[in-house]
Amino acid sequence: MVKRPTIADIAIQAGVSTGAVSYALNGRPGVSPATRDKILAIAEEIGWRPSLAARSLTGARVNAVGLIIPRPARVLGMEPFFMQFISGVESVLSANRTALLLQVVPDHDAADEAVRYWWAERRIDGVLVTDLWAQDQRPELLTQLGVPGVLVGRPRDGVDLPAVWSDDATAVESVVDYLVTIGHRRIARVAGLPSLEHTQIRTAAFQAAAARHGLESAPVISTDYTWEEGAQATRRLLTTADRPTAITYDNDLMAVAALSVAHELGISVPAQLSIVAGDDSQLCLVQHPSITALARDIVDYGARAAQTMLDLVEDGQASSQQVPTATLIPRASTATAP
Amino acid sequence: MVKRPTIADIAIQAGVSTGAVSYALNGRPGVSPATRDKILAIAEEIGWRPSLAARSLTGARVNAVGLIIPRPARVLGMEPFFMQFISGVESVLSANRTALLLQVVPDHDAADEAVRYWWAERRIDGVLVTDLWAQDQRPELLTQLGVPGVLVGRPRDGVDLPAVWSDDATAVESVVDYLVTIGHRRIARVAGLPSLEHTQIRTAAFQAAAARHGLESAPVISTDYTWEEGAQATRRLLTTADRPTAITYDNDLMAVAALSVAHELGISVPAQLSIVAGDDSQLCLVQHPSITALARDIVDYGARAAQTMLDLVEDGQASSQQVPTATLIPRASTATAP
DNA sequence: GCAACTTACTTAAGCGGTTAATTTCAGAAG
DNA sequence: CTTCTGAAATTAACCGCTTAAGTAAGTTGC
Repeated sequence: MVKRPTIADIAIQAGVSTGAVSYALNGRPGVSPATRDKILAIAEEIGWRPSLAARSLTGARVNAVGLIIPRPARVLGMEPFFMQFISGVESVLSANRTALLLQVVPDHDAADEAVRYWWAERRIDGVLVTDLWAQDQRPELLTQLGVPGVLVGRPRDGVDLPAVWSDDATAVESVVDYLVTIGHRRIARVAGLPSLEHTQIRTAAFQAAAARHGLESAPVISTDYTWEEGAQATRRLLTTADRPTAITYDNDLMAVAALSVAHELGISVPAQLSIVAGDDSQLCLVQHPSITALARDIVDYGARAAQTMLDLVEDGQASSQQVPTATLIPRASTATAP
Repeated sequence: MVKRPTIADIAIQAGVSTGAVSYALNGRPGVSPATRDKILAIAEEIGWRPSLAARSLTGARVNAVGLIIPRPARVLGMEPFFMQFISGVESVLSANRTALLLQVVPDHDAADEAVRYWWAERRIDGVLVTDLWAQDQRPELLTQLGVPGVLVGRPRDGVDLPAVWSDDATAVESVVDYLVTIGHRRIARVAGLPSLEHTQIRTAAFQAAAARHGLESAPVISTDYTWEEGAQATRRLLTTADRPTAITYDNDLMAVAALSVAHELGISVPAQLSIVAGDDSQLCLVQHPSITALARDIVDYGARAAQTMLDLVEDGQASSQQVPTATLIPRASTATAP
């Protein structure tokens, strides 16, 4: 085991006190240029790196942010969203020498607990809060504990945490408008986890748009985002008397599953049924027919959230921002209503 | 900002010294049962949690392990592998109150640099090394720095790091054997990144199996795992004079892309072309036809790697282990050769 | 020529724990 | 009634770094 160098080692070699070394390494006044250069040179030479522990003990930042993902392990695997989001977060964090602490937890309570621990142990400077659900206590918890947090989702009334969000309502509306324009009057929505805030926002927007257009029917079925539930919901919708002529899904995987179910039931897409995916990925492109989808730049979304987090930690405040609204990319899975 | 409690606060309330508190909280001898209970009760009551920084300053573990993923951000999004692997890793780590530090880096040098930094800053107790490539210096680097590391891949000669690996060679052989059994004599392989060690192992196994069976042709094309390159490779293979009657892919996404290309070229699957995916996921199931795939439990793979890491950190040593070999799940995309 | 600054350092306390060494004290042994 | 023992607790140094306060020079101004 190699003993790692400390500022004391540098001090001895440079023939100065550790205090002087500290000043020099931190670019603070109090040392002559000559001494500073000498100290920096020695530090470089012996490969000195600051001890995070020692620094944070004196109250400094720990240069780490937490990301807690409250979803069961198996579900996560097929969600392109998170991996892309994380990639985006990482691109900003690593450029700022900040680590990402990841925790995948099965439920809400575990998520709260994780925040508490990390903060109490001073492991993180702040947390990114994703997958906000309706009665989510995390914003209040963070405020109460004094943990800097960035909400990935709509800003909350009553809590002073910056949010980075996308206007899902408008996006959903644009899908309904599009489908209505090409003649659909019976449109269904297969939603994601009903407890999630953005699911509720989308469902509300969907129903409002449906009402505005005076649609014949606009059923909504909730799922857990998996292929199985997506397929099951589709089967239910397609075996009703007045089956919908168009169905929108809250992610891409379920839309792909829908293609499969339609095929199985002998319903041709897009001639008899139009399908729209709520997230875009290579998955949608690869299908036959390729799937019309709501596309947004998720990597960028993650990057913005991370940047907001850094600003918040740096300045003690940061402003909320909205990322560009998802745009509909029409492909082969949608056509005029039969 | 709430000031967090320290052992000094507990000491005052309990009317003892901080030393006694430390002994009590760590379950070490030197305090009477009565005092110990009192201290524990107070600690619980005021919500005390140890300061990671203070502890690690005295040389203790930091209860964190690093995972560095050397892949470009965009490629990661569609790789179900990593998210599942991470889920598995997390399931073990979080049960042991250990954090996962994640870093996604674009290239090999950045990966080395990340390890150096994390270790120098004492941010981690060890690292999980995935995506080993041929001339990978990381095993040597870890040994040299004295960083506990677990190789996710074949054990390396000359370095004393435990490895958790799957027998890809046998898995690939089983695919070739299967295809030969159902009559195929021209089998192609669309490989992943050629620099990765497991890609090379698989390619070697593929070629060895092809030779053993005396196949007419067994071309190999390398890709970067993306849909685009998978499609392109497929197109090249299918437009040659003696086009293969079966193609195996190094992941699932490319196999799905292949389905698309075959369709486009008017080649029917499985009648004229059999397709096998090298990883299994819901993707394969959802296709038409569903895709024959090599399946393995990736979540479990991650869990084992994490457990090995914990053992290594705990005991200073851990033994290498092999995870169950992937098994072929025949589905509708493979059939007897035309 | 001397007070008043600057500059370039050093000193030492403190962050929140751990732990070797020391002290205190009740009870057992002689 | 000593002496010894061991349990229970305290003390204080230490981990690596930061930083307020102190000091010893050199510089400036009048």
